[in-house]
Amino acid sequence: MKRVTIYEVAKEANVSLATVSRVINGSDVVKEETRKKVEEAINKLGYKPNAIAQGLALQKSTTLGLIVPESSLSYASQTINGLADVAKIYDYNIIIHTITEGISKIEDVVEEIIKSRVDGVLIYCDKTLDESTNLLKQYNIPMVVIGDRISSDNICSAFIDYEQASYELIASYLDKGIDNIAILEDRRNSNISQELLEGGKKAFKEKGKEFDSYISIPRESRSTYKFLKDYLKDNKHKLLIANRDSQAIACLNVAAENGIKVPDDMEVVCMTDSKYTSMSRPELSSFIMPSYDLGALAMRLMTKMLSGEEVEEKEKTLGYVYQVRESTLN
Amino acid sequence: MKRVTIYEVAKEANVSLATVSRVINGSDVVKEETRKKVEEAINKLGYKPNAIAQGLALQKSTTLGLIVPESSLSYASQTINGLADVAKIYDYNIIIHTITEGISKIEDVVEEIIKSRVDGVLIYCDKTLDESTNLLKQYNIPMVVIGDRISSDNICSAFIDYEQASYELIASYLDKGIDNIAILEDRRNSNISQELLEGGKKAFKEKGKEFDSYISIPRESRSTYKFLKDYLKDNKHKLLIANRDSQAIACLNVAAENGIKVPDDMEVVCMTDSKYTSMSRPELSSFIMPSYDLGALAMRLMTKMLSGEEVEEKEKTLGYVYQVRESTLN
DNA sequence: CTGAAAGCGCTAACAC
DNA sequence: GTGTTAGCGCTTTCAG
Repeated sequence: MKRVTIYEVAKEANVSLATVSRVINGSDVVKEETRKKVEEAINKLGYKPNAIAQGLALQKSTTLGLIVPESSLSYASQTINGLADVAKIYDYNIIIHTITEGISKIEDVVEEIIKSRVDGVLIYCDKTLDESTNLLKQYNIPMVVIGDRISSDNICSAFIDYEQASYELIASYLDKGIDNIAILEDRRNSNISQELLEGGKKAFKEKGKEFDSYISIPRESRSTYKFLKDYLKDNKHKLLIANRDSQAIACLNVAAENGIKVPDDMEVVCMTDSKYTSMSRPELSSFIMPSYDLGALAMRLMTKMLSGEEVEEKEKTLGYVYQVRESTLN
Repeated sequence: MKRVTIYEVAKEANVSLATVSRVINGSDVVKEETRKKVEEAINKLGYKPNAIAQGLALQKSTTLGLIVPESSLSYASQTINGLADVAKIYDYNIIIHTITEGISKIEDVVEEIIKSRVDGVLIYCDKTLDESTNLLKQYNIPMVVIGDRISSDNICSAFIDYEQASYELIASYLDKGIDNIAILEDRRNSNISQELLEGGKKAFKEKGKEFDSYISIPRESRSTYKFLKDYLKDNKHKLLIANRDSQAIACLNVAAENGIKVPDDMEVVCMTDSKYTSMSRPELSSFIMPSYDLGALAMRLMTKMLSGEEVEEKEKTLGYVYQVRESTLN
């Protein structure tokens, strides 16, 4: 179907296209009467402005790019919801680019992003973060990084303070005299793993101790479950900290199979809550992370950058809530 | 940073912009020597064609709209990965529109879609499907519906045959003489629920029986778990079929708490496999559904429609694999 | 094989 | 207040 253009509206309303443009864009210099006429024409013809043409004329697309590593997409869904809802409020569209090992290289994605002339880029953090920001930097395009603490000239970031969560959790156990604490690596979220480790180190250091129980999962290991099955035979911990729900559940399963009682013999904490953490038995104590808010905040940062507002705080931290359930003692 | 335009490339290469355009678009009429010159200029200046301007000139955006109900986003992640990977191959961008109750109405989303002049729309099916397709229909824009069996002039669809899966499963139990079978409603995926029901009805009918154990979860019920906690006190089934992993896990949990042995007293099947189904204890027998392929197929259908290829089969069905685990008998 | 020029639909000075 | 006009960056006839 031939889409109707601003010319046809102008003709229908018997005005110039400039006037139609004015009413579309809510310019207040238009006489009320004229505005009415134009609006009627718009409705009658079902005219919808062509965003592409607007984009060309205005040199901006009101479109944002979003880069998400394919493997993170399922974890990111709440965050994307937050992004999308806020984007809608500010009338931005989101072009989603997944980056898949073997299929879509980061260079190609950046190339597409540049071609599409998006006004800004949101990057869901993962190990390719540095590469994306470096490639994008040369184009001087506003960026918001989600999930890592980073900022520069036109880069802001929004993230959840996993390090602090880890620190608080571990410090509280050290206070109780428990120091046989281990953190399980999450290969899928290496930056979060790193933060957890830092938090642990800090807590131990404050007690004059050194943290040395970061459990690296070997590359060849097929799953956390399989790895733990061996690991927990030879290694005992009073508290085991996992990032993802599935890893925490694996801990529970292996414990049950090895006759390790949770929480009596070993406590388990999941750092990133999900609906599954309260469906396990025992239910997993976990940190409720504000994923939706993370997205909303990130998008808000972006709209601020784009509107030229001064962003006072370029690295925004979000808090969390620790939810005690059954996998920990008292 | 001022982006470089085709003019600058033309000047640099000492040719007209028409020639530059030709080499960008791989026209084969350009002399090899000229092409070289232009390509050098392109590289030297770091020129990237402006997709917006191209869109205007060509009257197509090489961009597709994707509508996903916010609540489905997490289930849809694999499917979106499939969509995205194939889209990348065919050089299409995807603008994602979530539709959130209370925030983004379907009318507004459709309005945005029209304004953005996407070349086609993919719709992840849910209860708002009819509304979206009806609104979109008047613009004569190619659509692909994901997750429902539907087609018309410029609508194709790709879906997984849940009805058949349900039918086969239930028929096999009836063959074994087990007919105390119930299907648990999934309010989040009402169309799938409906298909499961149809499959059940069909299987029963073939045995001259009538299926009457569709468990509707009352609107006021906060969670499947809470609902089942009461329900399973008064109702016994030999086979309980749930769609989502979380519902199936809820069945397992309630059963354990009520002293119902799974699979001996009651078998449980999860229709949509996920990584969590094999993490439950007992592990859940479930149908492995090709979510990624669903997305890939849907996108392939879209590219076919857009390239004007004749789409012989407008409603594409995908198969599944039944994975027996511990929650069912032999 | 290449260049000139019109046009895609809209915005934004600049006139009137 | 409203109209005229020159772009925005690119593609595509149509000449040559």
